[in-house]
Amino acid sequence: MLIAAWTRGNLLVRTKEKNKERAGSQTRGKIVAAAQELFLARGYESVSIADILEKSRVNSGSLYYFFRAKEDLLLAVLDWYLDNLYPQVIDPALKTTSDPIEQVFAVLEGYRQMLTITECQMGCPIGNLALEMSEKSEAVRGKIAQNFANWRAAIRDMLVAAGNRLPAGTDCETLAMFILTVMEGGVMQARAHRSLAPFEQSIALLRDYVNRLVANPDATTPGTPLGSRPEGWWDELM
Amino acid sequence: MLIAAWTRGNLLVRTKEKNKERAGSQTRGKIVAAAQELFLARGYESVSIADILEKSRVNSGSLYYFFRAKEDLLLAVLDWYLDNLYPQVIDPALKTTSDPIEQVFAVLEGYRQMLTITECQMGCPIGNLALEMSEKSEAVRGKIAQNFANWRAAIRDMLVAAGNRLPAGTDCETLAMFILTVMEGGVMQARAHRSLAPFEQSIALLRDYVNRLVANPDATTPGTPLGSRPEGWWDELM
DNA sequence: GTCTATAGAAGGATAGAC
DNA sequence: GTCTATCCTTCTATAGAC
Repeated sequence: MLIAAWTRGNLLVRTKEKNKERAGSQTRGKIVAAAQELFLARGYESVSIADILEKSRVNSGSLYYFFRAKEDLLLAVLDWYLDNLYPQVIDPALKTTSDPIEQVFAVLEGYRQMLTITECQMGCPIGNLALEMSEKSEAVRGKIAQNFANWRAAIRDMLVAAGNRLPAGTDCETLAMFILTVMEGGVMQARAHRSLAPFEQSIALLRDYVNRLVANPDATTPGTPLGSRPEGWWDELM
Repeated sequence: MLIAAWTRGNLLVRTKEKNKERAGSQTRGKIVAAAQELFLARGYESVSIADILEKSRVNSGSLYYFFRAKEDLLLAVLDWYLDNLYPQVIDPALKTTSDPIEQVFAVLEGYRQMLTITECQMGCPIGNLALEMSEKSEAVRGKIAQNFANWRAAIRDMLVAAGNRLPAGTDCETLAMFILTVMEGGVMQARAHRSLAPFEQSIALLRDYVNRLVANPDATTPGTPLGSRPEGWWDELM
């Protein structure tokens, strides 16, 4: 469902567009949709403007009417992901179960399906761009960080809802960040090995960890500041 | 130390070169060294042949004498990483302590230093290329998988050495894969946020997990096949 | 807002002398 | 093995008519 919506288009965002263009014009949306699919499949640098024009069936002049440069188009795609996190990733997971911990794993299950459907060729579109683009543009890096921050916040809310089952003093934001870590690292290895196994095993061990937290809420282990967090690094969210 | 050696050059590999070129020629090595540094800093697509020629102070003709195409040069860089995993990443960690579990964390500490020195602009050179290149070339993807497999095997050996402290039946290869997952996911977020915190916290929670495994070696948690693993996906190594 | 045509730079790769 | 010169393609972006 995740993937289907991601690759099918951008119906949702079109109705939300804040621009002053007349509502009837679908050109901008078609361009963003094409760029989003191509960047997801092949990254940023190896997708050319010509590729985007061909896929969206739009002419060069129109593209540069809406976007000053290729990078602005990428920013628009990242905004699209920002707008679609809840409708396409979080809300479907919330609906599968009322157990907040199971909701977290339902989100991860969505990524597993994405890997399955694409035969491990597409994983997380943001993680993709994070490594390719972080050094090249501050604006892009900022929007990627914001995407991560929103994802983390959504997972954090689920963990907070499960808070009484976790060890007292657990920092849910940090644990959410760790879950994103495992998801991204698992996707990376799944793609490199063209196998679901690294992803599935990573999630299995993550679940073992969560199970151990729930089973032993009073245990503390030496030198592990589960409840502490250096302030300030996730400022992009606020 | 990790980083210093990575960015300084490739003294080691030059002496190992299997090619038939006369030993005195440093040209091939200079090209690989330049390419390795540039790919690490900026990825593959956004580094041009001209960039590599300028940095290595070599002429176009020489580069194409040694490498048929840009992709062959990338394969040579990936071979360089394969050759340098132990001398530059594993051996230094083995020397820091005799406790195998601490050796694992010493490896991760090396990556933390890399992030520190580069102000979170460079992380794992392989993870970098894994997401950018997995879909573009089977040859490249295979060598990236091999790099992951060797890293995993080295960590697995440490875990095997600590085996009696881990839950009976723990699959050390899977746990090693999970450690790579956490490392890569942590590096990704550190770069996206330009902050060490996501990496450090990811490692802190990983340590909490390992501590819980060691503290509760008899506990099993439902539905988590810590000791099982689908066979076959890491075949690249064998 | 959309179209065609094209500028102008940068890209990977090759030729052929030495 | 190394050099210079350059081919040809592809790329991002713009011009200007409609």
